[in-house]
Amino acid sequence: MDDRKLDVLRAIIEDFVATQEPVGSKSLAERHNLGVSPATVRNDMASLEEEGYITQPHTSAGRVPTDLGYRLFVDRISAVKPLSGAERRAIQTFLEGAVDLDDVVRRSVRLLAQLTRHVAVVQYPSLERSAVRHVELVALQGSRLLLVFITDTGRVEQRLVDVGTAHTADEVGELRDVFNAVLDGAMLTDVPTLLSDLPDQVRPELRPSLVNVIAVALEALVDKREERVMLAGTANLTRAAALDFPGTLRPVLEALEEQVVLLKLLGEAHDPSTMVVRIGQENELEQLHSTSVVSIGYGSGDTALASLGVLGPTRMDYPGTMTAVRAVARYVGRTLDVNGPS
Amino acid sequence: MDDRKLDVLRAIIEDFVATQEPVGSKSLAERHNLGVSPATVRNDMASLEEEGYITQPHTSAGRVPTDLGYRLFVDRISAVKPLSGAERRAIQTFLEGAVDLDDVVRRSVRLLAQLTRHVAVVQYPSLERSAVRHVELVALQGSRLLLVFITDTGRVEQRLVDVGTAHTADEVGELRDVFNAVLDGAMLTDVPTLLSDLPDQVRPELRPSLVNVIAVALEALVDKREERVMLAGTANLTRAAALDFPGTLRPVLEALEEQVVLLKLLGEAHDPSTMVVRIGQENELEQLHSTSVVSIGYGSGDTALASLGVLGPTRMDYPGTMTAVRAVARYVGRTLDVNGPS
DNA sequence: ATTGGCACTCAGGTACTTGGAGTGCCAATC
DNA sequence: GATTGGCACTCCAAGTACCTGAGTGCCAAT
Repeated sequence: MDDRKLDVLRAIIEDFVATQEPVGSKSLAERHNLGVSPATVRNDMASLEEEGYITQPHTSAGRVPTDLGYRLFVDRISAVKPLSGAERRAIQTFLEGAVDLDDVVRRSVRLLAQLTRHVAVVQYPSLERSAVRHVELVALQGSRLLLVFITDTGRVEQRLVDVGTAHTADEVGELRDVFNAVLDGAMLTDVPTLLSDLPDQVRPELRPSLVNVIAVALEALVDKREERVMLAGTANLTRAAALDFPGTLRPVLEALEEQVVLLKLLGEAHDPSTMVVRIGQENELEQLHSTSVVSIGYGSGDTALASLGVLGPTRMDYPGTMTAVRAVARYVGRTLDVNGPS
Repeated sequence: MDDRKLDVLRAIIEDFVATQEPVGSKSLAERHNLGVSPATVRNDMASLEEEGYITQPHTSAGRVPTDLGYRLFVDRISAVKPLSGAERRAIQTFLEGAVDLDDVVRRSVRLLAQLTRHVAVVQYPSLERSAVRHVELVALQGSRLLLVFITDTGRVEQRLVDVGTAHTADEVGELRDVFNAVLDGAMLTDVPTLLSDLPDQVRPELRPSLVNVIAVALEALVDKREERVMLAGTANLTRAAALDFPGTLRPVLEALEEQVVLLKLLGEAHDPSTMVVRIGQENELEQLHSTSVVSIGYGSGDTALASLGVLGPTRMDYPGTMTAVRAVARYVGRTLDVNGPS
């Protein structure tokens, strides 16, 4: 592929992203000093169009990048945009103030929305990749117990269990100790296996209750495979809604209301070094065919705990968005490392 | 105020809510059998307009209700719409499946959004009105402790504390017991007072750590006066956006992103028997001048734990919305009663 | 108090015109 | 062979003009 043709494509994308208007050969040749005449640019454009990278909304209009054009741009043309020192510091100080996991997630998602001016999505650290820090069992009224899991990433999951018979505080303590002895430090994925032998280890009188608790614990863990996510910046969708979202942004908003969709958007928590960019039609959901998603994993060290990313119109500033997403992911990972309970 | 004039106002509101179009005297006289001629209706309309209950978008257009008109409608005219048995059952079964507090809130907010087709907002049971069910103190690595509050409404709040020195499990247990002895069953509002004398009750060696923990506990409680809310159904705003939201729905979406705003929307948790309807300009925030808010408190028994409600265009079906909100609040209260840990 | 009649208003639709940005193609040039 | 200027062509968008019809206010009659 001709070098200049790539330059032309880049120029088209840059201009289109900035102005939101189809860009013509003349203004293009003027604004970017390509050193060639509009006619030459026209030739290149015709060629680019034939190859499917750009298109015309109608005859005698300028060109607009296609999804394929953006793809090429992201893969081969765009330069990485460095973060300004001020931004860097802003990120850091903003995240530093977090007091607990919820707060970290809340702050990150807002930060990301603000930096990119798109919709931000942050997944809570995955339970699957977390280890048990502590299991708590609290006696409530009557025969009810409250089971609390605390993970090394700071997540807390609780469940009610009605065990049928009331227990003394000592008995509950006994159960708690059994749980902790077996589970402390274990990966959550291993919990089911570890729990299976548990009933043998307590006095027969306690076994029925223990079995109940175990059942609920397992159910809770399976349930919560459904991971949690947090969203911010939906208002950003309206920034240029009419132009970017042909019909309306209704379908997009609807999609964003579904946790499941959000999780799919972020995809599997990929390792923090590779960024995933899904452009327009590349998204599975039809409702999101006019949006792009930029996502990346985050975590302490190099294993991903979960993912975060943003969603915006296909016509977005990819280099800028990508650096912002990468930077936030890195800082979140670091924050969890320092701040997390482990 | 003339009886027929009220009838006319009701008719105008009903028609306008249904069609979204200014309603004229002729179609009005036809569709609702008022028993009078269009001319008479016109006279009434002129009078209603003079009094500020309706207005014309422009000369020679039909009439549109003003905020004041809706207000009168809500206060004096509208009949309570009963819930269908099917709806009733749907609500019940939908809420019954909830496994924990988060789940109850999530389900309620979705349900409310679905029933009313507006944006739903549900506040978590207020900490201020909750009592301490249990306090947990868990030793983590090094000198760190994890402080967990469990309330009788099922909320769990956790905080990290670095106490400076490492403690043995026994020592941590001792601290935990002290906390529970004093706080168990106490209202959260009383906690600060109760904690003030605490340091005297433990061995001198533990006092510095205890002071640290207390400081964090207090801070957390003050912090979390900032209550939590959950949102759903923003996509509903787009239903008739162009007509209902003159500029765009941007400002509305922005407002909804602010927790503080949401909390203000719901207002103080008012008792479950009175519903608050704030129409258009009656809302404090200018960004919400073209929306109405319908909210009510919910709780087990007759004290309100928190509030829930919906936000929609001023042009909404008030009677329907109000019954839905009231019904959901009632069922949520009941669900928490049965399902809650207390 | 209610009604029919009547002149008046004005938003929204349709039809037509025009200007200009942009294109494709071709012949001339380097 | 790539690049360029010239030129005819296309077509959207904006502007103008016009018309229609729903709706009004007012007045005189019932």
